[in-house]
Amino acid sequence: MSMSTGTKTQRKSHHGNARKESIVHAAVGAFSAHGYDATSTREIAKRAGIEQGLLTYHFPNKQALWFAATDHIFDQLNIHIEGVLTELRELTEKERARQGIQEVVRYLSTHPELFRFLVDAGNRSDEMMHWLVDTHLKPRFDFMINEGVVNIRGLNPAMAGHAFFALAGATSLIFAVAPTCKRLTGIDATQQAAIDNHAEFIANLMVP
Amino acid sequence: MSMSTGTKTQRKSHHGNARKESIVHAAVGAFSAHGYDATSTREIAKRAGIEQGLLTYHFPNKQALWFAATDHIFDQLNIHIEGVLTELRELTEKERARQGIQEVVRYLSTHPELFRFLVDAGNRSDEMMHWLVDTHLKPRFDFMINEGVVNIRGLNPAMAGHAFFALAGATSLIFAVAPTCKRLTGIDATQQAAIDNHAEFIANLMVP
DNA sequence: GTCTATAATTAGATAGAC
DNA sequence: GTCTATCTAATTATAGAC
Repeated sequence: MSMSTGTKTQRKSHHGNARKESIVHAAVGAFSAHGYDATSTREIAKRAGIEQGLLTYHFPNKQALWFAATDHIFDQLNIHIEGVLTELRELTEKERARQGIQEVVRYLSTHPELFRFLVDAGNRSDEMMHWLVDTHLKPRFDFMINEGVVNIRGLNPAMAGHAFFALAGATSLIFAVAPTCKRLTGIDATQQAAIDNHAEFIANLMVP
Repeated sequence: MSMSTGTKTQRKSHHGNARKESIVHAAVGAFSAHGYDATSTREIAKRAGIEQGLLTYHFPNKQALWFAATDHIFDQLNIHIEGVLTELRELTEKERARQGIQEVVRYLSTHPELFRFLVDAGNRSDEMMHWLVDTHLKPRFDFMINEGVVNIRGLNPAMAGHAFFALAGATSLIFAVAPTCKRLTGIDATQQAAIDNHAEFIANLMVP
């Protein structure tokens, strides 16, 4: 069954707006690297190869840039997950959980911005955090409860929230602080071998 | 056996310097809430109840404030862990690992700044990240390899780095984004019941 | 030791030329 | 659409009175 999430939250346009898309891409990179407050609109403009004054033609203000960037990264995630679910449809429940988790680990390894946006906005108590939860996290969380890891481990449903954040943190931290991981352990978390090792480790942890 | 880490990295002074300590405390709170780049020295001064100009009398610049804040939170962690190890000395290896993990989860639940400092500095590639790894993370990581979870699960030593970041992420994320967790799941990660649930969940995950 | 004042830089947003 | 120029406010660091 398809998820209740989809690409319908997408604000960005259909076709022909390459400039706007390049700005969103630049905003994702900058917000991911420095967080919302520490990112300047001038850096976003520089990454997009334009002047700062042009940003306000395409987006009314800095916060609108963040909403568009967040929409984009979660829309891409949802598209990926729907594809994975289709591929794994024929497997047993346990194998689907194991391979689904490994596939998500691999995706998050190349998209550390998802974790960084979550941590950056997750401790705020303002409109940005509320919107992030209601629009993007809630559908993902509800989906995990209905089809995900909880069934497999025979988990008490009251513990689903603990499983969600444990899985998200266990999966993503190593990729979000890859330079630190390299210096601390010698593991280069950007290399495919390390990614596969982490995917297998997390799958063994969650679905033994 | 005691760890190789201790309180010897402590830069802050011995006695009678209450003002300096209150500034460090304020810096921990501010850097934890907003990250290094997005924290203003004026906010730190305000939290400490002093004027901004006074900061440079006690610390030469903003970065020195961050080093002092980081020293402080890791020194406190190390003190706590040494105490826990002493308490658990008589237990079997497996029980010591289980209860040690639960005790660290409880500590991190009330000290989310450790995770936030790690994520905030962890993706930099500058002096701050290098110093954080060499001074504070490396001793903790080496200790975990020698006495920690790796032995218990019969883990391939090459996977120790994966276990370290998986454990750190699984443990800390829920507390670092507590407002998001509350809105998403209804779980108030600041309440003792939720903290104990998470501690037990993580212990079951890592030492089944 | 603590404060006030300020210098030099950078921030987000806006106005207007083309 | 895109750029240049600028406004107001906030930033870190410093100088100097007390």
